[in-house]
This record gives sequence, structure tokens and C-alpha cells, in this order.
Amino acid sequence: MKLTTKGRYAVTAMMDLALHAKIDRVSLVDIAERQKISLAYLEQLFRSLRRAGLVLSVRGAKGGYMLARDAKEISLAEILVAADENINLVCGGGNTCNEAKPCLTHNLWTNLSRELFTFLHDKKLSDVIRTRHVQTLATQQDITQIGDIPIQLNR
Amino acid sequence: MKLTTKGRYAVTAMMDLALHAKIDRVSLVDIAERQKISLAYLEQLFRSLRRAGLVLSVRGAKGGYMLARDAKEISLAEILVAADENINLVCGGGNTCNEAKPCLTHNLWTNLSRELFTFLHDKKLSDVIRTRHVQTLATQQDITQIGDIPIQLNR
DNA sequence: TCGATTCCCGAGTAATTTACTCAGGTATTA
DNA sequence: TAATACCTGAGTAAATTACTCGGGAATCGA
Repeated sequence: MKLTTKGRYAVTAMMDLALHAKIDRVSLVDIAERQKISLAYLEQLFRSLRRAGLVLSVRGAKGGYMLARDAKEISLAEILVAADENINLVCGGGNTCNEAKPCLTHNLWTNLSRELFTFLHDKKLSDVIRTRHVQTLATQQDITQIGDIPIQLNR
Repeated sequence: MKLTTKGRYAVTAMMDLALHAKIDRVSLVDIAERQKISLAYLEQLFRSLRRAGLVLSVRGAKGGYMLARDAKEISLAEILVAADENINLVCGGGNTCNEAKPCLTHNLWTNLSRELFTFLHDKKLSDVIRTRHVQTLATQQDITQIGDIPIQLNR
């Protein structure tokens, strides 16, 4: 029972966007550097996020991404689903279990999945970036950023 | 975010044991037939369950397995952990996140894992076999069993 | 005592999934 | 027109999963 890195990266990247895109859009290069995620991988990831309607993009120089909606209106569940992360613990493999002829544990996992989904649906992006822990880290990341390369902060 | 079939099989098998081992022990051949799980795979699985102290075994003809404790005392969390299923959503891959230098989402997944664990720890084997759904299925399985092969039911 | 049954074990392997990379292309700005 | 940055399909190496295989050891009933 684990989360794929894709799902984690998706949430991390969306948090980064929410933290830095308040003023203007953010480029994937920035996110890649701050969050230590491969740029090519991020691009692939943002394809999904954009198609799911979670982010807006602007092409060309000075382009970048921004949240498509207010952080209060974006749930972790949406982000994870957009990143192909299925919040469904039910009978995954090529087994014979289905609604018509369910296995012993069918309802068990169905219910658990539902609880998990509710939990993730109730947690909004705005909630998770407001924790003390995240605020501290975000600040540290920006400071490091300035030290390393004298380029735009927050842009 | 998914459950491995190993984890699901482990819970299914334990439920089968709890449902059928009330009188005497149950052989893996029986479980394999009832739950449509490969015998060789079940053997591998029960190795883990036995080492975790969840089941007791008796070798030789007429041998088999039984629950090591009352079904009230066995949680789903224990079963899943025994089956190498880690109930930990935190930062799995070979990334740089650790307690000293956590990533943005570190606390997020840590907390979620904790909630998940609590949920699974509170659900006992006795709870899940007592649902109407399971009782119905279990009965059907035994009836099919008698129809197919005229061998021992419940021993 | 022998054969059937059943647990027990280490190791190997095919299939699937994951986590990426690559080689292009297109839109926008300065 | 050069630089930037989004956009895309497709390919691939590594890791994980879901098994199988071949043998061994204990126990029971005949």
C-alpha cells in the first residue's frame, strides 16, 4: 500500500505552485530546481495536471504555470487522480473478482477506498501549504535559491 | 496508491481460516480451492503469516493451519504488515527526503499513513467476517464446494 | 514400514509497472 | 531571430510483483 513517486511529485509540485505563483506564473525549471525533480519528468507530469484542468499554462519566454483555481478549491484527491494515482484498493490484479462475483474482501477494500478518498478530498491545497512545517521549508528553499543562483524569486 | 495482491490474499486467506477453522485446522489445498489462489503462492504467504505469529501449523497428513489467536485479537494491520505490505505512504523511492531534510510533503504523508494504520489496526478479523456480505459468500463457497468434489467440508 | 498428505524452504523467473529519458516541435517575448 | 519555455509521442532501464519450481521433512493411516 504505497504511493507512487508520480503522485507525490504531483502534490509537491502543486504545493510549490501554490506557494510561489501568487504574484505571477512559475516555470517548470524553477520547480525542478527547488524540488529536485527532473525537468523532463515534470513536463510529463504537468501534461496530466493541465489536461485535468488543475493548472493553466502560458507558452513562450516568460511563460509558465499557475493554478487554474484557488488553492481552496483544489483537493489532494483531484491532484492524485490527475497523476494517474488511483485511490482504489480494490482487487487490482487479473483476478476473477468483480461486482457480480465478488471475493471475500471485496466490500472491505471498497469501503476502505471510500474512506481514503473522502479524507483526501477534504484536504485542500490551501490547507496543506498553510502548515508551519511547509511555511518554514518554503522559506528555506527560497533562501537557498538566492544563494545558489541570483535569479528571480517567486516569479 | 494500491494494495498488492499479496496483501489482499493474506487477508482473504485469514478470513477463510477464521470462517472455517472453528472446529479443526484447515489445509492450504482447501483455501486454495475456495479462494482460487495458487497453492504454491499460498504456501509462500503462510510462511510469512506463521513467522509473524498469526497462525499455527500442524504438519503431515491431516495437518493444516489455524489462527494463533482469537479473531478478535487479530487486526488487519497485523496481517498486512506480515505480508510485507507496508502501510507507509512516505517518500518511497530513492529520493533525498529524510527526517533531517524532509520534502514539502513529508509530514503530509506521514500523517496520512498514521490515520490509515489506525483504521486498519482497529478493524479486527472478527469484525470483517461478521458482515452479512461475507457470511453469504462463505455459505455459497461451501455449497459450491460440496457440489464440485465430495470431500470434507470444515473437516 | 510405506505411501499419501501436508507443511516447509530457498531460489529463480516472467510479467508488469514505474520512473524516468529523448528527440523533436510550437508559441511567445525581447 | 534568438532565447525561453511549454508541448508531445515514444522508448527504455530498473524495480517490483506475482508468481513457479524442485526439493525436503513431519505425520497419519493402512
